[in-house]
Amino acid sequence: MGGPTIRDVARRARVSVTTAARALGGYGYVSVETRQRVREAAAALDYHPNAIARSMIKGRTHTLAVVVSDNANPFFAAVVRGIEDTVLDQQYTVMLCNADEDPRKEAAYLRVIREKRVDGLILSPSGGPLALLRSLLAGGTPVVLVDRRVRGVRTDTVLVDNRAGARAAVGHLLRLGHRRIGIISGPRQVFTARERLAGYVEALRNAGVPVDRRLILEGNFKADSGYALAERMVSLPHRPTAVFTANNLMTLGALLRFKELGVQIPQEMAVVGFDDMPWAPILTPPLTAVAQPSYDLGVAAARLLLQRLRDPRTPAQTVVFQPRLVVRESCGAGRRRAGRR
Amino acid sequence: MGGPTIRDVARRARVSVTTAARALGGYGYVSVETRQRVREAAAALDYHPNAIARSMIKGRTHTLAVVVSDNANPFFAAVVRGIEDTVLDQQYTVMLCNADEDPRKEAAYLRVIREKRVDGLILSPSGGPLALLRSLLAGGTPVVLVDRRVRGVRTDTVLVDNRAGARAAVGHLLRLGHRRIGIISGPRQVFTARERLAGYVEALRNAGVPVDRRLILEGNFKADSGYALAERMVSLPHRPTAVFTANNLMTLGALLRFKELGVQIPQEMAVVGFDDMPWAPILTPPLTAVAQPSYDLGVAAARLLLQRLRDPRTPAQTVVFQPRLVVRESCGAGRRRAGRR
DNA sequence: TCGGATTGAGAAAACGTTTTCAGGAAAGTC
DNA sequence: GACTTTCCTGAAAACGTTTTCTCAATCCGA
Repeated sequence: MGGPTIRDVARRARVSVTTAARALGGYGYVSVETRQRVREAAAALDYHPNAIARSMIKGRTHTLAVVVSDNANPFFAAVVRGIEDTVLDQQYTVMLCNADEDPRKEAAYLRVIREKRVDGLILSPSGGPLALLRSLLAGGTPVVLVDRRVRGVRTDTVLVDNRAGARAAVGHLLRLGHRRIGIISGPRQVFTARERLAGYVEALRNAGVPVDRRLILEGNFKADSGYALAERMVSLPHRPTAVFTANNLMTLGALLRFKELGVQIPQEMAVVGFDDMPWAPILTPPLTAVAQPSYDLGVAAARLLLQRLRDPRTPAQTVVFQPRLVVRESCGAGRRRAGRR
Repeated sequence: MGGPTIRDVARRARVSVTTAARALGGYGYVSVETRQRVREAAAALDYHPNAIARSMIKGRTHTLAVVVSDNANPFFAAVVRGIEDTVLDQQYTVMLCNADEDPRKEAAYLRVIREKRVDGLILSPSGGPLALLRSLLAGGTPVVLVDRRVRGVRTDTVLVDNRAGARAAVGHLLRLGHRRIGIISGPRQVFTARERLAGYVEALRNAGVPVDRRLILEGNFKADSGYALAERMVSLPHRPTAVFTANNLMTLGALLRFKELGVQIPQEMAVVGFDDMPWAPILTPPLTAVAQPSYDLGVAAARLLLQRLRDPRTPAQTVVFQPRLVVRESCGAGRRRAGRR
């Protein structure tokens, strides 16, 4: 079982374990010939140091945990990718956890994250109880929140200005003359869903348009609910002329249902989505959407974490990215160039 | 620093470390009151066992590594998700590695995977040198290959029948009467790219259509090359009437460029892509594509790995999934229902 | 009452590193 | 030539668990 240990290497090089460790670790004094001999022994045995044992004594695992709701959602996939890329330079490894917006799953993950003595955590919180998160922080594990905020815990946080994004989207519809504007919103317990809904309401209020609660449909941030609610939206008694879909997957579902039902976009229904996607420009008509810098969110979160790992006493920071409305033609706006890509 | 250890718990419960370990671990004989006392002490101290130390003596880390080229590619995102879901039941945790088709990056990852004494590995090999992979296997680490095969190593492997998929795609075009069919192919060193190209060639040969090398354009499996090569394709002296794009991202790029150039699909150019995507049915016209069971690939790979972890002597298996051609309208085939979803 | 299970608990070893302590040899300084 | 510094090496402790090994007390049947 278990490959060669440094003891085997030492024996083969006719040297003490200490010396072997020094030769391979490249610290302390070791004569040139000894180092050479040890290296050869290690190579001959195909020796690879045991990082577990090293972690044991060093107290660091060089592992970071990333907890998101679903890495198959392109948004989080990009965030994760940004984190991984950034963290790789510093030789950290990423443990990926999908919590599926389920507080129990999240809690289970936080527990093993703590037990495995991960060096740091990047978390997109589901909105469940905070006891474990607090305990983790109290235990000294650095935590960075990404995409979602949590009240009452002091941590680095990286956000997108979801309200501003939603305001821009709905404002765009208002400027084009729409007055009955529906929203396919996300689940109430999710921070970004609440914020986007708030932005939607703000935009209407600012324009003096009354908010009609019947036009607010709550989905689950997945394609199936976008699909179902799109149908609900068009079969409403006093059907809206425009809809704001609050995340990428629900936009997808809604567009599919609209197409199946033969709803003309933008003539019968204008559509603006939150989160721009690579396929948005190839639709007919091309989709107007709020673009978020998802990859950069990950990069920023990773940077904050790395900084805190270097110096644990840096005060908590919050970084807010501004989203950008990418106007295409799905709301009836005049034709434009496809925009930079 | 470092939270409470089992020694602290033992002290507080006025009991030996051994007994504390037994009480918390739930093995051996411990009286009911003692167990109770130890549990209370652990709770009071917010004690969480150190998995590193446990790994040290048990020789298992309960961590699996997943190496793919890019988890931001929806295909791999789904594979990874399938793996994670499957493996979670057995309390395994996933270490995610993006190798970017770069053998050096892959090698670096394999090294730390070995040093961290990961219990098993699911790898989508980049096609680089195999020394490290062999060494890992020789060291007793179970490995499952996913999506891509490697010659000369005995491992469990989970594949899609890429040739059959490509033959189906190109066969479809041929049946519709196309004779000049181009391919935007993937990088030669990648297994799936070679297989899909082979399937393309086979389909043409089977139909007695000569293979014109000028219609074979090699991309990099990313959107930018699809974009660039789409333009090359339409500006060819004797322009093809149809194109087979060999992966999801290149399809995306190509479709964008075709749209910008005003190339009518399918009238001026029929398009069939490899890898069906959720946005395929909402395009105009809806995209015909070869669907791969990406999530199930991950599930199957994870199952094979778990099985081997349970019993290391099970003979190596290869699981091959059949892809499925989803006919929509981008090749000019008659209109159909949007298909089940 | 004796002897073997059964139950409960602790001391010490083990896992594979790194770090601390310590000591000897060579080289430089006064 | 005595003393310090520099260079090289090794023994042992430490990290926090789990796993033997022991040992004592209680229980049970003969």
